[in-house]
Amino acid sequence: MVRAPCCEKMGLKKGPWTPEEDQLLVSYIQKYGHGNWRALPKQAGLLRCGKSCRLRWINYLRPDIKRGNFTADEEETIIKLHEMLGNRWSAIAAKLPGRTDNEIKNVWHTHLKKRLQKTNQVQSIVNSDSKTRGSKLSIKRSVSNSSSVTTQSEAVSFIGFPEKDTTSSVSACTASSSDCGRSMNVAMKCEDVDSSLEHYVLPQIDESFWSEAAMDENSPTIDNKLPVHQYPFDSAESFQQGYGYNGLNFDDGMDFWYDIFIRTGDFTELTF
DNA sequence: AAGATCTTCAACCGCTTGTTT
DNA sequence: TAAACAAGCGGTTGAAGATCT
Repeated sequence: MVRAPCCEKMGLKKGPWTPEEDQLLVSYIQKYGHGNWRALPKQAGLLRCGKSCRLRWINYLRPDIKRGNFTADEEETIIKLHEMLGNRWSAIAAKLPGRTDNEIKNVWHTHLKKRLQKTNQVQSIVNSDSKTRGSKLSIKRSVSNSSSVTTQSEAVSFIGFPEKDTTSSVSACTASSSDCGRSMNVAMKCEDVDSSLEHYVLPQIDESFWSEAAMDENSPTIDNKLPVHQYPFDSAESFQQGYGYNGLNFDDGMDFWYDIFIRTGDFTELTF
C-alpha cells in the first residue's frame, strides 16, 4: 500500500488554525456536512489536509464541545474508566459527552496521572507502615526513608500535618500554591526538609484549600500564605463534616485521609 | 527585570482498522 | 483475495504562557 504524501509535500499548511480557516471549515460543514474528509479542504477552499480538518472539527469546532475545566465528577469518571480501559482515550471520551479523546488524554497526562501517582505513593507507604507499626499511623519516617519517594521535593508535595509538636514544625515551613488555576499540586518549601519531615503526616489537599483558606479572615496564617487550622477533631463526624478544612468535604478527595483517621482512631491533638 | 525552566494543550505523525473496489 | 483508500486512534511534539530563580 502506498502512503499518501504528507501535507507539507503537497504544499498544504500546518500549525495553528486561524479564525478565518475556522470560519471556512465551520460554514462548509454546516452547509454540506463532512462526508469525505479528504475531499473537504479543497471544496471548502482550505489549504489543509483532510486529517487536519477532521482533527480541528472534532477537537475544537464541533458545536457540542464542552469548554472549560473538567469537573470533579468528570475527573473521577476518567480515573475509573482508565482503570478499566487503560489508554483507550476514545472509549473513555465516549462516556463523557462533550469531551474529546485528545482533551482527556491531555488532562490525564497533566493532572490525573500525577495526582494518582502521589496518592498511590502515600497509600503504599501507609499500607506498609500500618503492617509494621500497628494501628497507630506514622507516615513521617516512612516518607523520609522510602525509596519510592525519589526527591525531597516530591516528599513535601503534600501539605503536612505536624503531629503534636505543632509550633516548631509549622513555623519551619512556608507554602505557596503553584499554578492555582489548574494544578492540584501544592508545593511546600521547608527550610529544613529532613527535620520537618520528622514531624509530618502528609494529607493530600487541592488548591482550593489555599485559595479559600486565604480568603478566611479567621484562619491564622504564617507568612500570610500558610493557613493554620486548629483541631482537635472530637469525632469522626467532625472530620467528615470538613471541620477545619474551610468547607472542603469528602467529595474533594478527603476519603483517603478520613480512612486514615478512622484507622488510627485518634482525632485529638491534630493541628496544622 | 530578565533569562531559565516548567507546564499546558492544540496539532501533528505514524500506525491500525474498516470499507470499497 | 488483495490492493487502495479513508477514518480513527494513541503517542509525541513544540509554541506559548506561567512560574521560578
